[in-house]
Amino acid sequence: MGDLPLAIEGEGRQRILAAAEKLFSDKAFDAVSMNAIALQAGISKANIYHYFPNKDALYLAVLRAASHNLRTLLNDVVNAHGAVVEVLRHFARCHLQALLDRPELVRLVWREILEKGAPRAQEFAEQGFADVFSALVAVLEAGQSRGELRVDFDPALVATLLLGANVFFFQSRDILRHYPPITFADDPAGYDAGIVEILLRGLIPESSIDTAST
Amino acid sequence: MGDLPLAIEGEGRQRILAAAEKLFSDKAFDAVSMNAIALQAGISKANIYHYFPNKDALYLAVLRAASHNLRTLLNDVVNAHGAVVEVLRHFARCHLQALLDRPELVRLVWREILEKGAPRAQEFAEQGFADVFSALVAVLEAGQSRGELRVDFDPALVATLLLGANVFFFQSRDILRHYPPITFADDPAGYDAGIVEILLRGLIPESSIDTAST
DNA sequence: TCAGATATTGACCGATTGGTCGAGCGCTGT
DNA sequence: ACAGCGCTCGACCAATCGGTCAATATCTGA
Repeated sequence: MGDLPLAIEGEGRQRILAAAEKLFSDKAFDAVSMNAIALQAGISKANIYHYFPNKDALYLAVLRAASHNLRTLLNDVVNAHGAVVEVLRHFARCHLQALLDRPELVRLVWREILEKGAPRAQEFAEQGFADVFSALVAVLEAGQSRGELRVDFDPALVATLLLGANVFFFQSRDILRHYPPITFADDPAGYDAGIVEILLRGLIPESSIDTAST
Repeated sequence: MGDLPLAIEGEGRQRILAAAEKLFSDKAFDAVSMNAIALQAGISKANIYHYFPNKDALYLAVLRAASHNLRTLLNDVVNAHGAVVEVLRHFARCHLQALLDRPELVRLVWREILEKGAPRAQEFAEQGFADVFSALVAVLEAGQSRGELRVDFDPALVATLLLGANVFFFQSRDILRHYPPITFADDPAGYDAGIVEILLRGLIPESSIDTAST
């Protein structure tokens, strides 16, 4: 058995995974045939079954790898320090940039989440979500305890709002580009800058107004 | 030819469309077989081809109907008057409620938007988006010109933020429910109330602070 | 050099796919 | 009663699906 040939042995696997990832990110599970994957990978269909027992296992492996990559990719975003306000700005910008840098991974994982009929690995696909979410909540809570942010709002709600804004931007970018009044479709940094600015004006304690609540 | 049998004539069509809508909203295009649609509709597969020339045409018809229904459903939301702040609150709440009331339609249209590989009717699916978006932008602009809202923000950006928050909530509701810190997963009204509140505190001109910008 | 894994392949399998066809069904006007 | 017509169906088609298998090519260690 090889001690380090693992790196070379995995070359065939990796090629298949890459091809499958590309195809699965564009089209749904049933819309991607094993033949198409083999063709994309430049190998024979039967060869795929040497590395993976069946289509589901291959899809799961692709999803696992994508989720892992996306997870580490997003985890790097969280590493920031300084004033909470600056951390938020950095977080929003890097998070959206991470999504835009690896659109295949995001689409892959997100499609799995949206699929209601066949929950192949939903709880698995949710992992990447959990990390970045809890990290963002932690940042907000730290800001609250430090007095840099108001305390009368739900951190989880704001985290959802910010993450949702980025995910929504990522998803509907092509649509947004068609609308005349939208100028930020191709300026993700500007988009996030504007969004964070709007959020902060409502989150910073100095702005103590007494608007009627619900 | 029938003069009013049109209502009865469409019964077969309608049954097929309903069955197809249900299945297409849960699973992707290729994951839904004509046989399954026929089974769901309680008719024979061959009968479908009496009403629709092929699967694509049926899918297109389903998408057309869904988009139309969703469009009118969302258009009712816009009809509000009074202070811009109140209109926004009402808009957010009703918009999210509309999404949650007809999850099949939303999932159907949104899946078509996300599909990159086979743009069957993307520009068609975008229609429902255009209306509600421009309506929301109009509301915000009106608020700006009336002096009820700040003028130093992009209405289109805020509209994207608000719509994105609702769509994101709709999409990832099941995920959000799994996280302990989240208490609003089953309280869409509370969610929107909180979000609008956060947004308003930053949009209302009275809160004129001078935070350093980008 | 040669045995034994490991990779890789084309040919093949049963099942299912989207789609067709012709024969009946039931209704309506005459 | 009968002709016509919209409607419905089972049977069938070629193509493709996921998956198997035996044969071969390639590589490795001794």
